[in-house]
Order: sequence, then structure tokens, then C-alpha cells
Amino acid sequence: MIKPVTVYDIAKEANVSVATVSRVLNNSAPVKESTREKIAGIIAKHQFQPNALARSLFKKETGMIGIILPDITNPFFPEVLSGLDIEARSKGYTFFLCDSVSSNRDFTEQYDRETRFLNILMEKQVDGIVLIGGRINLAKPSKEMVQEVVEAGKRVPVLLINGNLPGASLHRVAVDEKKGAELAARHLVELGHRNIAFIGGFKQMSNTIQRIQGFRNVLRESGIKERSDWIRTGGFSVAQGIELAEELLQLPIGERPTALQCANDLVAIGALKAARREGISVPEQLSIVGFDDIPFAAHSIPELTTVSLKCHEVGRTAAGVMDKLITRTKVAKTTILSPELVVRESTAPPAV
Amino acid sequence: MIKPVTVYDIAKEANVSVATVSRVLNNSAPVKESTREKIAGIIAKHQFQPNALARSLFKKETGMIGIILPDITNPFFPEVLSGLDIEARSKGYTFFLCDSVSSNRDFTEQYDRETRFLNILMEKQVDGIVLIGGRINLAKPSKEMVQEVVEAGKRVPVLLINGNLPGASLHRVAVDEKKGAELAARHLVELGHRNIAFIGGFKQMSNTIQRIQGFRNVLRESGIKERSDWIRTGGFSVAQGIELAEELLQLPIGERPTALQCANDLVAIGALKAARREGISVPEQLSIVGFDDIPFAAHSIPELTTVSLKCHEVGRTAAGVMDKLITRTKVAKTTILSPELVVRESTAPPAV
DNA sequence: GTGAAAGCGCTAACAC
DNA sequence: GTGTTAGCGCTTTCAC
Repeated sequence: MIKPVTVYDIAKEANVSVATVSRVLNNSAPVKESTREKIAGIIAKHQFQPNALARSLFKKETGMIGIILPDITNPFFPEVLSGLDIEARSKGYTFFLCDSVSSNRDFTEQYDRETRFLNILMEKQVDGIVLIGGRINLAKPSKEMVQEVVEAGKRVPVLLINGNLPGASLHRVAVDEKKGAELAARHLVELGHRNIAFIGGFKQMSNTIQRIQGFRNVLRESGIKERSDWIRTGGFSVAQGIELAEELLQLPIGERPTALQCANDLVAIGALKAARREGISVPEQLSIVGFDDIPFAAHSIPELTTVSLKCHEVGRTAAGVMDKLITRTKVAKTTILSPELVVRESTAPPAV
Repeated sequence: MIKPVTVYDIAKEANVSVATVSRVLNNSAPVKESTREKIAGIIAKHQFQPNALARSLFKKETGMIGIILPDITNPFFPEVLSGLDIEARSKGYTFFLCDSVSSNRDFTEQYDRETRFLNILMEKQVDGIVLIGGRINLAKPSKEMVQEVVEAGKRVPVLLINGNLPGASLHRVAVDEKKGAELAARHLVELGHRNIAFIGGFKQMSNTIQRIQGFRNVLRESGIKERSDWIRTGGFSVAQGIELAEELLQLPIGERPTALQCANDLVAIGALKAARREGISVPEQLSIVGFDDIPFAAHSIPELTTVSLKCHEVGRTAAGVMDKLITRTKVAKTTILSPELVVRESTAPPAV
């Protein structure tokens, strides 16, 4: 590795002081054109790159935004990340990515990792931290889990995406999930379904609770009797979707649901697979609605009717809010976006 | 925001010098048990977090690995990222993510962004840079594109994943793509197909060239006549897959391919959709093979036969190599992994 | 076992 | 317009 060049080296070679070098580097004060050119030439010649560590140490800003998410492999996250990135990049920020996923799907381990990441990010002096997924989706996070984030929030701007921490009063950007679930359920009801089940998610998570709440609201207002055994949680993965759907679809034809509302698109894709395995055609014999609208929702066969969480827009919005937080511009504490029903091919009126 | 606590604050409160505080922070020298405890107590009380910027400035290491990739939204990348992350994390590294995607699919813009990211990462003093996708997949990158990376490589360890830069002689971890394509083609030939087309990819990219090369090798050795109009490139997306497949599938039944080898899984999924649109059943009337083995390959209907690029393993391996590079341990310049054919449901003997 | 002091590479007063 | 200098917060010789 080559020995790094510093402002001093440049200054010496140009017969000027480091201050002048710094001035041309940052355009922070007028410099005589001829010396500026000389310095610029030397900088270019050595391909000099100022040490951002030193600069940040002094300026107390790094231009880095830390982001803690639970699993980059879940397509939902890259989608919002991408929105965040595009918007934040235009404002000069770069990203510090922390994936708290645990190899063995152990939540405790995941939350521990979140804590560690929170600390690492603060030590690295990021300008802001955004949290998405993980503990902020817990309906009843422990006191410490909340406290840690609150403490972090005292030192650096913290923004929560699609989640919350009861009693923490942090800035948030979120999509109204209950409303999203209502959209989905209402669509099913309007198609004529009366035997609808909800599958997927984790019942200890607030996102799941809200989605189920929306679902039940619509059933109730439609005068459909509730069946607690038709609300089955267990996970957000395709594998879980297959399993949960199978349980329901193996019931005799008259006694099984004619429509499945899923906690997310992954589960819906699992349901699609389960239906196929059972020889049930979608949407003719079974309607399926997803949630999130990840890209693959449009690519499955049949294409998934789903609720768009506008991942990209959420990301962009979050980046905007974060920037305001960092620059101490006034922003609303909570920004709620509206979900949207996307009707594609996986839903139809029930078979008669 | 709270005023940050420094080692000086801790030192003063403990009536010791900053040196001692630093010693307990890093366990870098023996400290009397009683004073250690006192200091630890004060640190805990203030939730003191040492400023990593200052530390790194001195130590000349940041524990950060920069990663430049072309589009986090393409599921292939999160997959290898995840492998990288898990492995690198266990060694104490964290990630700096740079997504060079351009909103308008403009490659020039993308390469420019790569250049900018390369510089940003060096300024931030990352311990290493890994490049995946983008310019390193170009068959004929410009002199400058190569030179920039070579220059970076003189200042900080650079690792290329699944690509190369002619004449650059950088460390690489890659999967043998030509062999992968041969695996796929051979599978099709062994099933009895003689009318096979290749779709997808960009013909200016080395990964595409290699995949086509492997494909043609097998056709040739199987005595199948080549049809240059049955090799169609144009992109790596689902949309492109649909388009390219449509063109071929609209040919009259005797004159169209009985099997499609795709440049990647996304294109294969597009092909699946095109087939369905044309009322052609897969695999009965048309076999389709993908490439990469992204998670969704196993989730499509029918499940995709594909070539596994072992994304996760590639990531883990890369993390290992990067660590060695950083710690100046000897490592092979090139690590080649073997792809694997994964036979699922989208391939079958041709209809008679 | 502990402290004083130098220095990592940069920026920004403050002088001139 | 330009130079001098004092930090930013940390680690680490080198004394004691």
C-alpha cells in the first residue's frame, strides 16, 4: 500500500501553508487564481484525497447515515433502502448498513445485535440512524429495548420506519398498515367472499396485530362471523406461507376458506404454492391477497393482488425527514403514508 | 442533542489521566483493579462511547469494508451481501454500502457513480473495498475505468466478486460462469432438446459472454447447429425476459425453440410469464433454465431449474479473502468456486 | 501502575 | 490572500 499524501505534503510542494490547501479543497475562502491552480495541479498529480476521518473529527459531521434492518435478504428492505439511498445520496449522504439478521432466526440474538449496532453507529459518529424492522415492530418491547433507542436518540437523530417504540416519542415515517389490511379485506368482501382466513406474521409484532385488526374490522362491519381458527400466524416467509395455507386448504371443500389474506407477499407466494400443491386453482377456487407489493408480487403466476406499502416512497420520504432532522429543520414527528390496493390476478369472486 | 462525553471528562471525574482511561477502554495495559473499576463505573454511568473517528485517525484502521454494487434491488446482491456480512461481522467489520444504481438505467452514469464511490470510500478510510457488478462485468472497460480501480488498489485492498478487470491483476472471488452455462445446456441436451435458445444479458458484459460461450460449447459438442438468431440479449430483468421470450415464442410451433436457457433467474421468470401469456405450458411444451439461483427461483410456479451461483458462499468466501488482505495474510489471487445445477420443475424432455 | 505530551490529518479562527 | 496555530478525541511512547 502506498504511503498516504496529506495536506502538509501538498502544502510543502506548493510552497504554501496547509490553510491555503484546505481553502482550495473546500472552496471556503478566496485564493489567488494562480496559486489555486498550482495547488490543484499538485493535488491531481498525487491523486490526493483528504482524510475524511480527520475532517469529520473536526467538523462533527460525517455525512453517513446508519441503517439497521433485520434482513437484507427480504426483498421488502432493499426496496425501501433503494428509495432512501436515491434520495439521501442526492443530499450527499452515504450509508452504513447494519444487518441484524441472526443465522438461527433467534430474535433475542437479533435484538442484541441491534443494540450492538446502535452503539457502533454512534461510535462511528453517523449523522443519523434509521431503524426499520426488528424491535420497533414488537408490540411489547422490553423497557431496555426502548430505553436504548431513546438514549441513542439523545445523541443523534433517530428515525423509525414502519414501526414504533411505545413511549419513546421518536420521529417516524410509516404506512398505515391497518388501513392497508382493510383495503385488502374489503376487496375480498366486495368480490363476494364470506369465508376469509388471515395467515402469516407474528402475533407478538405490532405490524401483524395491525394487519389483523384491519382484517377483522372489515369482517365485522360486513357482518361476517369471526373464526379465530382462521387467523393463523407463524412467520413472514414463503415456507411459513406454504405451511399455514396447507393447514387451511386441506380442510374439506365446503369448510375451507375461499380467500386468504396474507400478512405479506412472501406468505402469499407460499399460499400460491400450497394451493397449487393441493390442486386448487387461483383465483378460480381460491383468492389470495398479499401485502407489501414487493417486485415479485407482480412476477408470480398468477400475479398477486396485494397492498402496496409504497416501499420506495417510504424510503424517499424517510431520507427527506432524516435530512431535516440532521440539518435541524422542523419536521413533523410522524409522517403517515397511505397504502394502496393493487388488484392483479390472484383474486376473483368465489366459485359458486 | 446531548453534549458528547470524552475521555477527558471521564479522566477528570476519576482523577486519573486520559492514558489510564484509554488503557481500560482498550485493555491495552495493566491497570490497578480498583482504579479500573472506578473508571468502568464512570464510563457506564455516562454511557460513554469513544469516538471511533478519533481512534481510527490514530490507528489507521476503521473496521469498515466498503462495498460497491450496482443495484441492491436485484435479489442476487442481497444474497451475496448477506454471506459477506455474516462472515465479516464475525471478524469485527461493518459495512459501508454504495449502491451505484442510476435511476434511468444509464450505464455511463452508473460508472461515474462507481468512480465517485471509490473515492468516497478511500476518503472514509475503509479497510477494504469490494466491487461486485458494474464495470467489472464489462468485457471491454475503458482504460480509465480500469486505471481508477488499480489506483484504488494501491491504497487499500480491493476485491472483485464475479467479474474482472483485464490487466488489473486484482484479487478476485468468482464462480465459473462458463461452466455453469455448460451445466445448464448439457442438462437441456440430455433431456433431448435440440432446439434451444439463449436469452438475456448484455452482450458487452463478460458474464453474458461467458454464459453464452458455455451454452455454445455444449451445442457444438452435441452436434447441434447454431442459430445466431436464437441468441438474444437485451437485459437482466423480468421485463426483458418477457420481451425476449415473447419474440421467440410467437414463432410457429415447429419453428420455435423447445427450451430456453436464460442469462439469469429474473429473465427466466420473465420467460415463464411469456410462456403463460402465449398459452405454452412449462415444462411440458417448453423447458426453461435460469441462472443464479436467487431465492425466488425456488418460489416460482413452476419452480425454476437453474444454476446455483452459490451467492451466499461467494459472499462468505469473499469476506474471508478480504480479511486476509486486510491483515496482510497470504491469499490466492483468484478463488474460483464451482456452480451447481439445481434441477426443479421447469425442465422436462421436449414434447414429441 | 500511572501521567505528560506528542501526534494522527484536517479546519477555522485570528493575525498579518 | 495567505500563514500560524490551536484544537477535534483518541492512543501510545516515554518517563517516573
